Amino acid sequence: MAGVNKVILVGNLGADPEVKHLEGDKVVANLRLATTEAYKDRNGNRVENTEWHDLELWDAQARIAEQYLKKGSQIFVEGKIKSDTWQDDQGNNRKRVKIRVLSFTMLGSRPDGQNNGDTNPNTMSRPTTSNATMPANANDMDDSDDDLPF
Amino acid sequence: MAGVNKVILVGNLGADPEVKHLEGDKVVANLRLATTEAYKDRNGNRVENTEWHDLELWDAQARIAEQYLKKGSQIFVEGKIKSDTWQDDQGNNRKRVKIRVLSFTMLGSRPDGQNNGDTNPNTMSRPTTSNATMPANANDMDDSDDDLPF
Amino acid sequence: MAGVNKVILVGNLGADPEVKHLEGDKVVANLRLATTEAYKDRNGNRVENTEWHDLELWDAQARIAEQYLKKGSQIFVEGKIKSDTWQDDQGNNRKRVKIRVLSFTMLGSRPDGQNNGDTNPNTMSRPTTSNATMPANANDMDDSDDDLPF
Amino acid sequence: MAGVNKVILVGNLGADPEVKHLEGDKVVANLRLATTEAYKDRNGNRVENTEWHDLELWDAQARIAEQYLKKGSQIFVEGKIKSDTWQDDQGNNRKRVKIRVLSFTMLGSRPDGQNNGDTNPNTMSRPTTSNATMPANANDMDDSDDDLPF
DNA sequence: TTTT
DNA sequence: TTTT
Repeated sequence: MAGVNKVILVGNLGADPEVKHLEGDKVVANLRLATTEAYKDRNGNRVENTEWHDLELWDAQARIAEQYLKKGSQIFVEGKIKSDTWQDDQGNNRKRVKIRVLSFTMLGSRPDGQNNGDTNPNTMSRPTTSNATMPANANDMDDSDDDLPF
Repeated sequence: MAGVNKVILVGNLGADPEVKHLEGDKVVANLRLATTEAYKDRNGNRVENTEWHDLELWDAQARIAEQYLKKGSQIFVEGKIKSDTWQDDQGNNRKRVKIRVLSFTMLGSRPDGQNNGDTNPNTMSRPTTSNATMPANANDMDDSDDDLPF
Repeated sequence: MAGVNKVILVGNLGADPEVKHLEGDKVVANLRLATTEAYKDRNGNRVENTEWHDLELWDAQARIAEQYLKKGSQIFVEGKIKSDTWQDDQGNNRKRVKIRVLSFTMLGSRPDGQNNGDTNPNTMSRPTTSNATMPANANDMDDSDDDLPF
Repeated sequence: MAGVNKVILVGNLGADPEVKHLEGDKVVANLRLATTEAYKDRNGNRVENTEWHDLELWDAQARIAEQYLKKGSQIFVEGKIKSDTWQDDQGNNRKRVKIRVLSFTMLGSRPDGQNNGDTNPNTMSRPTTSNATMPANANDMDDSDDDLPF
């Protein structure tokens, strides 16, 4: 019935993606994403608040994540809230919430791209190569009718 | 690159959809949507502000709009900003902005569905019949992997 | 940093709001919201999927919810994901996710359902009485109550 | 009523902000933001599509933009669509759409691009000085300046 | 566990 | 006019 369930996040990965290749060409990637907000408390002191999100990506999205994302990567995410519910050993109802990612975009590429002198593999500073960015936006495939004569 | 261009609207149609059936099974629908916000001005008086949006829908979305929407319908819209630019007769650069709708959802259905005694065809109070709602949400087709064994 | 944590929902309340009036004029309301999506599975059968969300509203928003919302109400919600973490009796880390509502808007249903005596077919005739809608769109001005002892 | 009018953008500035300081401590900044999407056309060729947006920021947001943003800056923007309508010299109705920015966040790019002297391989080496980011996330507290003579 |  |  007329439902909308949409999540929009911008944050950094707390760890490299965890990727599982399943039977039948299925791939699932799990990411930990931190979104941090800063504000002043009532005493005017700056306070930081970090929320950690469990992201789940499937198939094409998972493969792109595996190839291009790593600990520290900054991404824009669009997805939906999705929960698993089950009973634990004591028979208690349990619930776990994750974000099912529908599309994501790598952020933080240097505007000038060229020489950043970065030779260290552990830094996040890689620009999002163009063929990475393209599929990352892959959910807008229906644009082909944009070139109608109107 | 890494671009995001997203518009989310909730409002009411100012007129019935204008639908054109084109060659090659193409269909385009144009809608006028009003979003109204209310706030208090500096004197504490309530002020209403209405913004009118030009929406454009193609193909499947256009057909659903044609079939189920009418003047007054309340909808949730997700889309993107899209502008046309051209030169007018005087050689001035002109620009027109519209919202390319990617998905929409009909609102205002009664949760309990049951008879509301409404027999007037021109009122907006129609519930969104279930087969209308389904295609209106049609952009989430990739959910079929939801039923994996995890 | 540079974080964004945004949730947008449209759904119906599964129960009347639970409201607690606390010391110091603080008010908190908890809502259960269902967002339902429908899609066709691989066999072409229509499947419905309902996700339940725990919403938390404070102060002005909570008061409006208490006054105008009830089981079945359809609302548009904007908020953010917010989790509590703790250790349970067995020393296991536990986490509970809720949606902290920053603003909400009542959608095209009569707040109380009952006959509104509307006999004018052409009116946009809508519900959510005007003084309800106005504060319902008010933005939450501060996050300072985030540090309440809950 | 019950309106929602929300725009979310991620893109790069096409030019430095244009800032005007007005009487009464009012400040307005105008930005040109490009959002680029890439997709494959029906022949499998990669196509890029850039949309240009006119952003308008007031007061606190405008001051932050003036201080920290420049041509090429990548930002996340949340705002609403706002149009001006008028009659031109020929008496034709004209309309111009812009995005009224309610909040923005600087994304992972060095504000000034050039040498940041970062020699530490493990840092995300990033810019957007902390006091810039903080206020940049501040919400615009009032719409009352909407009725300025512009 | 990220980031600034 | 940005970015990749």
